[in-house]
Amino acid sequence: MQRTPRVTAATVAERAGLSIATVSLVLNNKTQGRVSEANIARVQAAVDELGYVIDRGASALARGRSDLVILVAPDLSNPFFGAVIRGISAELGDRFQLVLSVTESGVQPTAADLRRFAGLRPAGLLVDAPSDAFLDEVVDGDPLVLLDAPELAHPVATVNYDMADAIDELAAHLASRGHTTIAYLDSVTGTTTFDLRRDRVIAAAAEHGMSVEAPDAARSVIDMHAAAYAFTQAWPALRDAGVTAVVCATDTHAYGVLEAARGLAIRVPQDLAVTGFDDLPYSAVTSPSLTTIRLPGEPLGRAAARRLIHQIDDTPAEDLPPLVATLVARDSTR
Amino acid sequence: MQRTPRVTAATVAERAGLSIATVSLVLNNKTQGRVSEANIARVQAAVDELGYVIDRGASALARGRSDLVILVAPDLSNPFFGAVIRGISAELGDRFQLVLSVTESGVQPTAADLRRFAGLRPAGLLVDAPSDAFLDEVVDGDPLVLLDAPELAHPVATVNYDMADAIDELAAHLASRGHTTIAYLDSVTGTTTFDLRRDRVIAAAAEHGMSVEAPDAARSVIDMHAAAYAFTQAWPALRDAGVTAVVCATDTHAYGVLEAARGLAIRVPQDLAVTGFDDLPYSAVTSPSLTTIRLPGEPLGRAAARRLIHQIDDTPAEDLPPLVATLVARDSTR
DNA sequence: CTGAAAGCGCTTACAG
DNA sequence: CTGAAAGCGCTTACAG
Repeated sequence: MQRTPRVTAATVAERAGLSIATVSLVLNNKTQGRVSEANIARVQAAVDELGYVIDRGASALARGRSDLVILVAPDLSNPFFGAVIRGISAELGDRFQLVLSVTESGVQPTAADLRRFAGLRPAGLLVDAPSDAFLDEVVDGDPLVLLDAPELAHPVATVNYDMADAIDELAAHLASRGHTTIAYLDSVTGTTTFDLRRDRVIAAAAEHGMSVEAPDAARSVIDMHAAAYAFTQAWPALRDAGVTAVVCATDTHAYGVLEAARGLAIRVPQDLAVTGFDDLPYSAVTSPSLTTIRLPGEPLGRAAARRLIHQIDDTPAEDLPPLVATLVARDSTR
Repeated sequence: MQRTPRVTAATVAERAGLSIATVSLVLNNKTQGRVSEANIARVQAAVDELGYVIDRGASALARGRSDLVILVAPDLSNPFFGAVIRGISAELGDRFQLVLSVTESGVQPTAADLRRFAGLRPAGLLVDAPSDAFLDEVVDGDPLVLLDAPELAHPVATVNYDMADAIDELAAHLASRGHTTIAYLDSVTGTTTFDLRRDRVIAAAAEHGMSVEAPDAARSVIDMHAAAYAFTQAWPALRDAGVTAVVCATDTHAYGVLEAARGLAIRVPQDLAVTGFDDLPYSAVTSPSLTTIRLPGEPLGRAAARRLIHQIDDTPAEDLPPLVATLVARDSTR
């Protein structure tokens, strides 16, 4: 399979008539007053001719750190992460390579997974919506930034959404349409972002004179069908309690409610208003289109990556603009 | 940041009172008649006590190959890949680490991207829906499996869907509903899977007595809004040609048509039937729900990963069951 | 069954 | 400005 003997820095050095130390310096842009222009060009030429590529494993070994940035997210199949990943990799650029930790849907990586990552000697870790329990396992001093992890006990750099105003707007929106009793369909992952969403919705509802039903039955993983099932189970009790609107922890949960509502012959929004969080692209074409709180994924990814890079470089963190969630009102609430 | 001196194989060896060669053998399960049971246990214990993790970069360097498997896909934000990735990582298990190549939406990685991957000394490459042009760049002899890349000139191991029957069924389904002129909304990525879908739809339509309009305007990247725009542009001509149904290259394109149809006051399915390919989870809750050809992502990912592992191990490829696409008829065509 | 040693391909003081 | 050499942490013949 290996067609030609591997091209190494030694091959390049020989071709250029220089030492491998010089080749290394040039390839790492550390020529500042250490390599002459002529030799830089010579190395460059040899690299191009030979199609040389640095062996990143060897480089990592020599440096003690790889250029791998690991993204740990509980549910990469959630399209929300498409945007987040785009933002992250845009900021990481050429310098780092993004590695995705893929676990089962909604499941936090285990200590064993973390061990494997440690073996990669990562340049840094990005962890989306972790639980406090998970962070207990991340003992390490590796550069680490959390995404969407509000109010965590752990003192870790975190990039969060500012959701307070949008949630207040949502409550006002529902109250203005005459709702007095609403339900909350929660996510079961037990991460703080969902705790915060729920608590804020309950608080905002109260301020606008609405009460909130949030029974244990009304929870599911982030999966449309699981949410549909949970809602179907919870509905009789919710209906008896006088619920006329359901606020869901994610758009995916809300899609499940839309699906379940069809099965139960509940008209949305006439019988039941439905809302989500995320504003996935599909929310504009669901039936009916979904009122939701938009959480812009790409800026979140970008902000997290920037902070991580500052940690890696030991540069002071920038002041980044807040990531503001916004209410997008559509047909499912009017 | 580095709290304690790093635990290496040497640390473990010392603790166990053995050589690092023995430690390596045990950690790689190569003890077969080479290490005594007692010493295996001794190493095991030392590893546990010290929380030792193999340095994968160093290991890769010594072996000449890393345990990284790179997935190259033109558009990871497409939720279709969530399922594919799940399948892949399920098969890769603990032995390999999945690395995602993230490029801009719909763009094939460049030669420069490939160079970077080469520097990772990957154990193997998985490439989704590549173009022939892209494959020209993949000079290498690295283990390589293609996903969803039918009828490629390059002689490379490939895992494809069997779509012929489903497409024929789709054509029959549309013909039976009285359609005589249909349109095809293509993807612009220029990969063979989309060429095949289009060609087969045209052929199957002809067999069922329908003609197909596929103007250049009716193409877009895999993005809902881009598809909506393309369809809106193409619609006047399509309408004048008598088109009453549009078959889209992906569900995402179809969502765009649904969106555009609202803007144009076209009723679906009364004025226009709409279909897609993929059967994303959202297709059940769009308005109306979407008729589509289901392409099961997880089995595709699993099959590709299995074939790749056989290549890596130089084991004869298994006979895998065919990956059959199926028609899912919903409200958008009735 | 066990270990000393070479070697994988880099980076980085260090000496010149 | 340049290069010889040590060292990063493994794996793998090889000798015993």
